[in-house]
Amino acid sequence: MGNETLALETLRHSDVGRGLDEDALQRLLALGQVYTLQPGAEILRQLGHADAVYLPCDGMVMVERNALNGRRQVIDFLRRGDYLGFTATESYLYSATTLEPCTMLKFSRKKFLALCDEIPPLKENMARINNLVLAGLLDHLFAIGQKRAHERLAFLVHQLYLRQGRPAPGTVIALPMSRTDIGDYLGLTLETTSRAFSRLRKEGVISTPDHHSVVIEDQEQLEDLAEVD
Amino acid sequence: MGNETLALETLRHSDVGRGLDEDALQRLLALGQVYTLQPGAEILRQLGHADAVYLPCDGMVMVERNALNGRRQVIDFLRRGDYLGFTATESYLYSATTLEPCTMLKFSRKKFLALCDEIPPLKENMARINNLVLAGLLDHLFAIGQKRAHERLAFLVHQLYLRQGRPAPGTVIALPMSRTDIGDYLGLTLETTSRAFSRLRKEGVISTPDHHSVVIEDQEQLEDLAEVD
DNA sequence: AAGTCGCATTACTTAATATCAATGCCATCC
DNA sequence: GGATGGCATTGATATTAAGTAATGCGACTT
Repeated sequence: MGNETLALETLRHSDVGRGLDEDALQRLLALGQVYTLQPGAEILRQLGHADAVYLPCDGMVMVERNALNGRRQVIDFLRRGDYLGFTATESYLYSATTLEPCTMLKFSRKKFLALCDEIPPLKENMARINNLVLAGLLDHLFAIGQKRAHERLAFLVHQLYLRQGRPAPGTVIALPMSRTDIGDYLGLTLETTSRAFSRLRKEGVISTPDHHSVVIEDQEQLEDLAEVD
Repeated sequence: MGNETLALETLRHSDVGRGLDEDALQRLLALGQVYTLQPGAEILRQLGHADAVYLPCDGMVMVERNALNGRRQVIDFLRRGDYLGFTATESYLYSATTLEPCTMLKFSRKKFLALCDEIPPLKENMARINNLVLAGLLDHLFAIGQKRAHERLAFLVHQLYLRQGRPAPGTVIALPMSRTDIGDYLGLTLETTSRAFSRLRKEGVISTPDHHSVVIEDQEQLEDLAEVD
């Protein structure tokens, strides 16, 4: 699939493009720029000037927040259909890097916002997406604030499962990030994260064909542990 | 000050009413309903039908998320100028109760959204506020995920300080919530929370004239501990 | 094929937080 | 003014997670 086609299909099936007619989708696509990044590339930087917004079309993007003293909170792992960089302020609230080769659809923030004004359904979509992001953050906050290590990991695996569109049992879920990244997402050290993996494996909740894959072996148990209500 | 006047002043100085002309403010006020609630009253309930939005005009509101197993994450403590209940979905994402006698300005969600369409600056304000909420949640997530107990408490005290409009040194900051509430906000038990208070007191960062008040004694140290960048 | 490098896992030890149990401190009620 | 009840604080102990270090394991190198 060519990059342009990939981008169009991404738009079509993402929350951003939901319910837009073909004309609107084409105008959106024409406004954007498609390009591919190598693993570990920086997409945008916390506090940097927020002049662009992005839609990942392929590959996984890691969003994080860094403090001066070196502590880091990973905020999210983004895939196709997610979005990145929308902000009402003039600077980004977080940094984002690629975990794999990634194809991105990039828009000038100014032009994108202008198009939002021209296409009301697009503006509606953006408002709804903002709310979805907020809901996701509340889940994350609950997990970090109230759950134990192995439950937090179950939460992440369940999130990735949902983001992958609730694939059939036995489907391999990709984990392109490192154990340290997962730990920083869950508020744990990499060792505790690794022990949490071992525990979930031992209890038959998941299996890990390799370090960068996970398979859900017991959906019910996973959801009990991940319980988000 | 009468309730109507209080509500108008709240609108005028809040992010919701920012930059609106007098006519728009009056239309907004006319749409709303002002009333007072007793301490411990439920304003809205998680999963309940989201048919209203609220602006606290006086008193403190606690926002929380509850899980089936009894675990609870307190999400925020709201004051005058904050807002409550905005959601793109049909149900509330959290519950909210009063911690003190509270005066609330309540709007029908439907009518409020309709007015947003009529008054573009109001719609802009709502989009910006959504982003502020998101930024606040990221700070909270960082604090819970990466900070130690006494640093988390410093974070909360600093948040309350900011919300109170950065009052002069020595100003008493009200803590109408219980230690359990604070613990559930910070992802700590009430005992650990109490020990965090003791530690910050011993280190001269804060003093607590009584259980429901705190005074910042060393602003610099507090900000170092609360560091949000 | 052995060697190296970069994680991940595991074992062991230490530190932080949770849990359990008093004790203290007010405010309210007899 | 003493008793009661509801938090908050503090102390003692248990549990969990962090920190440190060793080992494992696979990918890539030479």
